[in-house]
Amino acid sequence: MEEKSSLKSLLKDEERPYDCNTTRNRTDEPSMGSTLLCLSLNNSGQPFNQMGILRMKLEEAKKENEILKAMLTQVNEHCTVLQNRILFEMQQHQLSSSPCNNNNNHDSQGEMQDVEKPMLHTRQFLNIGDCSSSLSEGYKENFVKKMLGRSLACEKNNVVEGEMKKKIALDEAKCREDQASEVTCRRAKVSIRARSDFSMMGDGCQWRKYGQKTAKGNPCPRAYYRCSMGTACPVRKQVQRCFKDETVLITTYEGSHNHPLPPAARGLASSTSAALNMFLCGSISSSVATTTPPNSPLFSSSLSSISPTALATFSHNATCPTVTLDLTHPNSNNYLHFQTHPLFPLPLHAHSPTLLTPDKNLTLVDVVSEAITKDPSLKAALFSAISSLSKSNSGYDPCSKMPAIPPHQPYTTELT
DNA sequence: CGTCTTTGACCCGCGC
DNA sequence: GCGCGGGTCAAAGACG
Repeated sequence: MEEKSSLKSLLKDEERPYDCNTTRNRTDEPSMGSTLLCLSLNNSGQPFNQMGILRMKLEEAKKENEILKAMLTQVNEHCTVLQNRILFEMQQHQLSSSPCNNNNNHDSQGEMQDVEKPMLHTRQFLNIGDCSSSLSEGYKENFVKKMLGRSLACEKNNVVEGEMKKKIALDEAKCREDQASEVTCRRAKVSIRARSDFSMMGDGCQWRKYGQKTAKGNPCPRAYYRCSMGTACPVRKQVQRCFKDETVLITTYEGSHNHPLPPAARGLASSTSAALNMFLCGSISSSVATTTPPNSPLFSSSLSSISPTALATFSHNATCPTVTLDLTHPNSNNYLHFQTHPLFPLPLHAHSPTLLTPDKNLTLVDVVSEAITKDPSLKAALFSAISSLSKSNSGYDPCSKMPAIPPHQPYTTELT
């Protein structure tokens, strides 16, 4: 009897917060566990046992876990957005002090203010960039405006991200469909040259090798990797040693991740995408691109005049625009050598290289991020290169024409 | 047994 | 149309 009464009192306490109806009201979407619980309550008419309580607690814990996950995601997004906001402001500051800052700039800046805060995924921009190089100016502007508007609306109405992505995907599909008659969409690439004794650099992502080929003119085989972090992630990378200097490892990234990246990969992704965005903003709508002979760089800028150590090359051939970041030049900041370091195990591989600078141990992610976002000479060089590119492109001025797109880099960080 | 790498075959775009 | 070269596929083997 005593046992029964104590159990009853226990259930009395437990019953209230975990009442079947309450649970249903809370979630609007009863889980399997709560459904089972309801059945056991209703059918037997008996107070549920401790198993039921535990089940409910488990359900609650799951829900709480989901909420926490969502919160973490949101915090990550905001953090990245803020980082990119800073980067964008710095870029704006440089633009305002550059010669290309003219009256036309007002339009884009005004437009920017209108759409100031929307969280636009870089992938969207990259995808815009991917196809926009072959799209008509009017359509691109409409598309970008539409995207910005939708982002804003989504934020205001708290529309779920999935829905947003669906709409974007539809728009992108339409974009491609409408322009299919013009030219095929190009895919932008980011190529990184760095010294390494190892066959692959640790960049925070997980890669699956799917092919290897010996390219003509280079006895060193080129390895093809596919991102294996997300299901059907379209990102690919090619890894090849430089023929002229076998200590130099050339890693080329292509495509956009369709999944969240680990923190270790975000820095690099953010930096490379920022560089590429800058490039695409300058090369977008370039009519020269389609007339440029393949493999002949439309633009190649040695930045050594600005900084003897930083080198960024922009090429825009018939197949795809490519940004090459050369980190092989001897310099206290940019000269890199790899070394296995047991204290810095990278997620990619047990023997993934760690970049060592004189001062501290850094991953490639850190170094590239620093190289682009923190090294003023490199950043200035990038802008100088873009300005030159834009000027050489039929007088196209990225400062005036391109809708000021902040290099927002939220959750779906991209490599290219 | 599942995952990853290797490697030859195949596909496709491009130049001639 | 043909050949070449780059990129991808997929079967087989290796590995933990």
